[in-house]
Amino acid sequence: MAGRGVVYGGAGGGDSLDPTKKLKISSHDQPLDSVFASASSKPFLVSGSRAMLSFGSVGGVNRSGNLFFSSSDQEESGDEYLEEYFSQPEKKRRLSADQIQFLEKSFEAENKLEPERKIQLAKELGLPPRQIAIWFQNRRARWKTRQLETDYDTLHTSYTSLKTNYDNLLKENEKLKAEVLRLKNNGLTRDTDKALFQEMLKETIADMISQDHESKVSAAPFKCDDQSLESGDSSHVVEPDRSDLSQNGEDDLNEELLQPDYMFSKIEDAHRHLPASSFYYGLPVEDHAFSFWSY
DNA sequence: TTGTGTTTTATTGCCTCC
DNA sequence: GGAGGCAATAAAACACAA
Repeated sequence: MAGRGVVYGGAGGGDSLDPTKKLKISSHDQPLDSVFASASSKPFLVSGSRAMLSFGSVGGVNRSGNLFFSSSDQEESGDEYLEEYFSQPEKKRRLSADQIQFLEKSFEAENKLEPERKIQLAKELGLPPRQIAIWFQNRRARWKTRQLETDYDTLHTSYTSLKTNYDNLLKENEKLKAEVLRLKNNGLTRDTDKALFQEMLKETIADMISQDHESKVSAAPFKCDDQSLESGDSSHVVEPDRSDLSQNGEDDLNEELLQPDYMFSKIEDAHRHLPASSFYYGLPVEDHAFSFWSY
């Protein structure tokens, strides 16, 4: 790391140089709490011979130009450790399981490393502060990668669910369209039922006309502006169009209303503008029996 | 034992902040 | 300008199948 003035050992040696190779981390496992509890009284310096670094120069300077260890650090480390430490070949060494657990616990508490905490961790673990910083940096990178994977899984699950719902809605829509078509086809047809329908309407209208004057007004066609049709606002629809009521009354009304073509055109219009629930066997069903005339 | 894939450790260069 | 963070990357350490 020449660019930063830090003396770390580069490549060197190989697998064959490490007699402790293939030592699994799981073999060191112990509860995190116990690791934390024991940390202050039992530094990790002597917890494992593998917990050392590949410094080209132990006691070199880190990025900031500080010494890796102060003299007090060395005193804490003990002669045995220092001897082993200085004799290490220049190669990467993995942290012990205890050290990793300790660091994990610390990372869990706070994934950013303030200088004071870095120094404290370095002392606790018997590692150079720089290595603590590197471990946290790599740990943050791993956390970010895993977070991305988690986010992807979450989004993918959500997408799958939404797509399933969408597909189901499409199918439902198709079914409803088919149902509407079927109901329309099962309704009255222009060719087959004209006469029957004409007769039925004659009777109905005749009944209404015979009631009273208001009945006649109600039975009359309603005017409807385009705006109310488009907006579906029925409040605009129900204005009686008295212009269709001629001076001599019922005869004119009957004449127009009872024309089959006129009736069927009105029913077809109603099919276009009213919801399917407004029909029964192809005929509009409403309290205001003749409101559909306005379409 | 060896080849290969994965994980961890460490480096480098660039960037931002103070 | 120094300190520290991050992305990209190299390389060692490790796991595991053949």
